Amino acid sequence: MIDIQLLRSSPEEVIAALSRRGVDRAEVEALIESDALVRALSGQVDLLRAEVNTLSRRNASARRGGDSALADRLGAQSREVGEGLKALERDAEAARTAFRDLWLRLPNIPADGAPDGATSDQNVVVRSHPEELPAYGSHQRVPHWEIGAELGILDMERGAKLSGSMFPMYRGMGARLLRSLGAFALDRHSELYEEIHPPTMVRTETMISTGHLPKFADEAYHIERDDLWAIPTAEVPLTSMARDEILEEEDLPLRLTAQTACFRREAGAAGRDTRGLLRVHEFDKVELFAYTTEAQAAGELDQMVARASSLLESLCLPYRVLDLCAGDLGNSARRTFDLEVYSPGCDRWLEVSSVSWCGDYQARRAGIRYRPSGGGKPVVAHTLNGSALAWARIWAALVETNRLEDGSVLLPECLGPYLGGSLLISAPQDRRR
RNA sequence: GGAGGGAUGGCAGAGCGGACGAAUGCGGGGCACUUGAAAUGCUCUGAGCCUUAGGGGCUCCGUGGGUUCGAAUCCCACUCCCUCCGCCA
Repeated sequence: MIDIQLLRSSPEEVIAALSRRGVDRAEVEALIESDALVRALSGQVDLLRAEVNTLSRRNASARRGGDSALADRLGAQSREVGEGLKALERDAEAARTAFRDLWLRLPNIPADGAPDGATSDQNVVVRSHPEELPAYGSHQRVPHWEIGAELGILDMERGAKLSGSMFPMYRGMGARLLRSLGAFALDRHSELYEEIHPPTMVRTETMISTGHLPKFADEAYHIERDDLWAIPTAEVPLTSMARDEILEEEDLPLRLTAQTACFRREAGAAGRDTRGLLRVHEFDKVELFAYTTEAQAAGELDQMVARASSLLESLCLPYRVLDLCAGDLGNSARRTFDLEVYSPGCDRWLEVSSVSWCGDYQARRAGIRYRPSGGGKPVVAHTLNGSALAWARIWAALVETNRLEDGSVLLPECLGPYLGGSLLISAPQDRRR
């Protein structure tokens, strides 16, 4: 949620800022109007309640003083005022609910630095590594789903049999590669970030905190019987770790990392980039997360991008960094950098990381504040999150990039300690099919 | 799943129909004493909303309902935590 004080004091600025991401002025004006109604009604409620409170206090002292006639009269009077109060309270409550719904749905304000633009075409490439793509041989121009089947390390058919299309199943060295990637990344982060293993099914409240609900309910899996949601990213449980808590400024930035399975319905994505691992319903991802002060946020954002980049460099994958334009930003983000890896087999840039600064938007929803070191009122914290990295697409890019002419795959050295000594995945000889 | 106990400020913990937004302790701030620190003493210290010149009003004692002139306190439902039993990786 955006700061309602800001909306009240500078409505035109908020309207202008949100129009950069395509929010209609009417949507903001509706919120302003709703806010005014809430305040008007709650003012009236306050007055009536004050009257009831006063009458009740006088009633009490009359009773203590033994004047029961006066007490009865005051009681009757108070009851009468109370009737009107009840009706008014219902109106006020309805207004509050309507207001909250509008407020929750209004997206975050883009950062000034975020480039202008309405769609992903206008995202800005800020950096490419290396600057030019290397030359690829024809043996590298084979899509990973073919390589996976050939080497027996990816079994999309079996995955579909168990759970439907877009649920991949990795096998043998394919499964081990996935496990290695997660361990490799967590080991790199754990000197600075506390490693967390959170639950992957969460309450509605938890999904609301990050902004995934109420607006994007169709994107998430929901277990009706227990009213739990399968997390689309570890950002969800990590954000809610400090929900309704007051942190100490000295403890900030508070950095967390977690690898979890991520579940996405990908509603409406049918047929688009859905082959192999390009877009799947379940994938593993290591997430970086931080609670910070406003002043710390920029540095933290840079650091997360640097960390994700550094992993890609260790994995020897060519990548580029995109500065998302205002119109392409996620609902909760003020600024986002996406990292894309080039994958020669399917000849595409694959989004493997998204690093976002959410300002105080999520923390306000979640009630996450910190007490300033110098004392004083608690301040709403800032949250940042970034993937480092999403493994399904990395798996695809690694297998395609590192395919040798004989069809085997030679993995980068950084994974050596995790792969049990062999960087080579060759065609199965005696493996059961 | 069954039985019982509990949920109160940053933390611990009292209160169990009206003088309670809430004792007390810890933690934190300020002041005094001190060369400084410690110890000690004094004092301040929950989160919000509305309104405001000062000030004032209102809400919040797990959540939601109810009873009452009046609810932290009584009733109902739910959630979570603890203990025991059952079941179970």
